[in-house]
Amino acid sequence: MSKSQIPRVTIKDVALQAGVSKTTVSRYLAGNYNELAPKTKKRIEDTIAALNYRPNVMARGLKRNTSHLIGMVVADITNPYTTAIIRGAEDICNQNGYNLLVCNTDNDPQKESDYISMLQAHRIDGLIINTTGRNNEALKSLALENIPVVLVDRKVKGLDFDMIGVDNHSAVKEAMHHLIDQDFERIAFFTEPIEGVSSRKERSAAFEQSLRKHNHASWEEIYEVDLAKEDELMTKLSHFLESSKNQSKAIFAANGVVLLQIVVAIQNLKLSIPDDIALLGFDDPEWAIAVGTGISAIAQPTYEIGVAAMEKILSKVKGSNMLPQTIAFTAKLNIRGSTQK
Amino acid sequence: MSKSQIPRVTIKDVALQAGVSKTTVSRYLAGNYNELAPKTKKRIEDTIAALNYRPNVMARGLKRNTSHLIGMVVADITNPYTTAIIRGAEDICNQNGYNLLVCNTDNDPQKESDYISMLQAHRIDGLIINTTGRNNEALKSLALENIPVVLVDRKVKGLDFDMIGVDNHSAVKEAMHHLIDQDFERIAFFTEPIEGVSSRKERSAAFEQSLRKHNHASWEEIYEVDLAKEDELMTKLSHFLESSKNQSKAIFAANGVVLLQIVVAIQNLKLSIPDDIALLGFDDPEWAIAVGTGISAIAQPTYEIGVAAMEKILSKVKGSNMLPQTIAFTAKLNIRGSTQK
DNA sequence: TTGTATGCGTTATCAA
DNA sequence: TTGATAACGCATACAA
Repeated sequence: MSKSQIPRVTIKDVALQAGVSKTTVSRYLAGNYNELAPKTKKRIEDTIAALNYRPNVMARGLKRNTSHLIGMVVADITNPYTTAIIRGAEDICNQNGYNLLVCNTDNDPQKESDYISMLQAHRIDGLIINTTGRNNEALKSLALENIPVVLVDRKVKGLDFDMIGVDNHSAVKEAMHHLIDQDFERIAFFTEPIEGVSSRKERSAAFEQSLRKHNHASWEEIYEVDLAKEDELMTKLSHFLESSKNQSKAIFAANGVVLLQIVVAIQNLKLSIPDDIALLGFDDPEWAIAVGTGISAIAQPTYEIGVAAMEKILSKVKGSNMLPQTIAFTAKLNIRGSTQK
Repeated sequence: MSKSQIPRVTIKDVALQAGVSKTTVSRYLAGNYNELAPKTKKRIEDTIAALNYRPNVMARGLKRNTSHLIGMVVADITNPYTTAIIRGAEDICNQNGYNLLVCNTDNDPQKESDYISMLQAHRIDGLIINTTGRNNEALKSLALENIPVVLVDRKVKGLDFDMIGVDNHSAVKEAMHHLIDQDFERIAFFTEPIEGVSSRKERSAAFEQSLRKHNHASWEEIYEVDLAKEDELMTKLSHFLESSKNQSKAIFAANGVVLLQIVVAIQNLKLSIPDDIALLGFDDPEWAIAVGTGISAIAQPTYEIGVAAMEKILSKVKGSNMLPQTIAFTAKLNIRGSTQK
């Protein structure tokens, strides 16, 4: 069970083999070619190739006080919204020679807290986080250590960080306008628990506001569902259906995960979309187009959100001291069969 | 634009504050409490808490020659198959105090090669890879440096690494048995390009074999589709439909990504599942249950695959020298409406 | 039970 | 244009 340690090739080996000092090799690595005799440069170049040498990022980081690691803490890695953002963030990260440390909290504040600690131990240069909203102190401690933090999708009261997301208010308003145009007699809003998650709060608030504006305040039916609890969604869905018998009705799902669960539940109840019930989702997962005659949905520019978050982090890492800003992208409403009578 | 460097608290600060030497603090960190006076231990404990000290993983890694980083290179992070595996791998990783460096290659061998280099520079302790199959030399160089490698889903000829996947042969055979039982007159197999990807090869081979065994060898219709090319899927799908007019027919999609594209294409052609065409998929994405009367699909135990891959890596990191093995999980066929006449 | 000294692989300062 | 040396934060051999 013992593991033989293979010694990796170091700058010392390169120096020795090339017949120069470590300092000279280091100069080559830093790209200071103007301080090198062309002949020396060539010799180092060849030696590095011959030995297949790669600088040790840990040693370099220790000296330079930078890890070239960016932390990314996400609430749910199985959510397509999340992976699209990771993909965008990672592309930019990679292009700049950084690596991404991805941590999945499953929306568990304890896990989130542990991960933030681990990332701190790795001396990450920056953090992109889709937070549970329950670790503000930990996040503040990062800020105190001068590690830039960018929030994605969810902002946190009392934390003055950069924030990248979408304009939830306008998106919901536009979608509600469409639904109200269709003259549904009832519209319900299904969301995961709102407490602590700003995007959910914004979306539900915009929902209420739209109804009030159109004098439908009596419909303010917001169902908060904890998807971890087996039957909760079905119970609340049934409640809505019972209470709206013989009325034309629509459901607004507050994100892609809820949307999927509702589609499945409607399927199980043998109901038809949109004849029995219309449906519209925030988030436009790829499969939305394939269910029935298509599910109407609000598409976020997820890849671009990831790109923007990483660009913001890297600019801070590289020394920008711009004041924190909130960047809201515009979402796009795709109307499909699920909301057309 | 200049960034003031906040000095992080180090072991030296703790030692000073606690009135002991760095060595003593180090002993505390290593958990060698039996070498410490209870009083000293307490004092160090308190100081660490007071200063909010966290050991620098880079410095520790430099000394101990271990980064506590595991690399994970995946071909497509937006594929639910991939994220489920990441989730499993990450859970185990985290439980063991390691962190996961996730890299998404988008199936691009060049990107893959670059990522392997970067991971090497970070001195990862192990690598889990869902490889494009075109960077065997780079993978071998990892092995030479004694960095354990575990392949997921795709094995590579000439590389004697551990491999975690599913029993493709049995899974396809069972699914084909079901399809043949339904007496379709034609069955076509749609897959992404097979070359270099072992799982695709195994699945298509099992498809052919099943047909031959049932004396349907004449049907050996395997369509390879490069999804990056806009119209390729639709062209090949049309070809199959043209050639099978007035025959009852089914399509076997070789993975979840292809399955989704086919569902969308069928939708665009205004065809009905299963009346016009039956459909069965390898991979059982969450939405499969929600399309039409449900899409029949082969479910892989993806989370468990991720868990197994990480457990294998960590056991090697910790010194196991077991010979490389291939672990094949059993997939499960879920029959739904899409293949029932 | 505790401390001193050295080195991990790299960069930075200074001198030549 | 090049090199010797110290230092980054930590762990460890050895000494006390």
